[in-house]
Amino acid sequence: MRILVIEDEHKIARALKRALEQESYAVDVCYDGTDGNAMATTEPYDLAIVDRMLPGDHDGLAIVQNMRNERIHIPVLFLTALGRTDDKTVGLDAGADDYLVKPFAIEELLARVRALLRRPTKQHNAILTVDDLQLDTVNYSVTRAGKDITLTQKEFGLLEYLMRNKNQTLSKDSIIAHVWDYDADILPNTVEVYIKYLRNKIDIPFKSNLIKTVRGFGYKLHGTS
Amino acid sequence: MRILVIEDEHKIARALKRALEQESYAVDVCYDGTDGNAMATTEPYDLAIVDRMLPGDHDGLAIVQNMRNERIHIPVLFLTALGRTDDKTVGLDAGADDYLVKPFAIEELLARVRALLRRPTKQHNAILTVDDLQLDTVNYSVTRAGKDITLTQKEFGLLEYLMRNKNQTLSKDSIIAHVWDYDADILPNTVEVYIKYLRNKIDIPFKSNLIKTVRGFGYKLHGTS
DNA sequence: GTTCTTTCTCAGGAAAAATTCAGCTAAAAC
DNA sequence: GTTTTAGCTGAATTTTTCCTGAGAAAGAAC
Repeated sequence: MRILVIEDEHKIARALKRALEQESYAVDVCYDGTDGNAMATTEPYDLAIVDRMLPGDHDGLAIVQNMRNERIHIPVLFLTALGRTDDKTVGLDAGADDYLVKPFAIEELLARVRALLRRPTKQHNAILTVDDLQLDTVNYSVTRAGKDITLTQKEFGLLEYLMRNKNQTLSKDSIIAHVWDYDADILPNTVEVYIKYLRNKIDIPFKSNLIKTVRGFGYKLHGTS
Repeated sequence: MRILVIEDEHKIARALKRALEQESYAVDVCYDGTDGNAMATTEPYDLAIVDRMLPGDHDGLAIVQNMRNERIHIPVLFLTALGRTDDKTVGLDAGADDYLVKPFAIEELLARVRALLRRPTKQHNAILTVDDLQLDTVNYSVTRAGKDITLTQKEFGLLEYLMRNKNQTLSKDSIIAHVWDYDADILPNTVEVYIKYLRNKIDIPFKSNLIKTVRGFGYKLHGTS
């Protein structure tokens, strides 16, 4: 899958590229609207992630309109700075397929990208499973041993990240980078606290610990299969 | 791969140059912002390591901003003295790709450099192997003869350094320089103690010694292949 | 407006890791 | 064979990491 990222904030662009490549997409990045417009209309991409506000003579809206005029109907995900709500309808009317407000968590963007790419092709697995623990990324529901578990948004995001990387030790830094907004200034201790919350809900009532502490390195969700 | 180092502390600059060259990068060093700015914007580098605070009329931030203005999009790694946390976001917002707080261990810097350079090219080996001993630098896990071994952070760092330089005799001084922070004030005896810890975990249970003492010179991890 | 929930920080303590110390062992030098 | 010196090791000390209860801040629900 080839993805085009048009984003003038280099830091975000780079973070997106890294995250998407880790999910084994092929990613091209460009930093202004003119280049972006050229690439979007000449190269065969499967999806585009486009900043709404761009320097140069083509802003995000114009790029999407151009693409649609050229009969390029790949999914487009708009990024936009926090702000006016009517932006959203304008963007979607112009032909974008989804909309994400900065700042956002990388995991949420990845989820939306998967959702957009899922449509014509086979269902990307929406349900994550580790032992008797299940997490449904579409319904946002979690069960263990058949019992429903209610999580808050952050707890859910953290668990999703752990489950997508089961049996891997994840440092607090990488947890922060994936679960929180890209510009959040979060203390490592906050991760510890959320791990505790998760343990209270998914481990302690079931008297078996999936979440392991790897002292000095981070945490690991350990499944036995 | 060509790397530019802009750092006014000569001691650090020299240590970086030596370490990077040992990893077979081509390294240029300059010691102030004005030179640095000129070199960064005229010579074709693959990566820049830039001190945040520099004498002269260009500090680290200004250099990165200049580079981005000139459409030079190579990865930039910022170095900064321990201090204000909001420095981090400022630096990253300015266009830096990574951030390292002094003092740091050379090995950590090398790891981050590899990560930054990994993006378009081949994946740098994530798993190091010496005989039946394996170390996974992504998962932070170690096994010997298929058995899991739990190491502390320092033990892990030491073993990684030994494995990256297998069959080479490494002096205690160079071990200290690579595994500890560059200005750490560590006794040679501390290295001896950690070698003992490692031996207790990776040699003694397996009744075969990979770690050899080279009396008068240092230690060597000896693999038979 | 009040209450409840969620997010995040803080401070204290327990446990583990990092480092040093001092006595010991064994190889090398004389 | 003795002396010297580098390296080994058990234990003490210092530092760091992690866990936890409590609570502030902000927002959603009533």
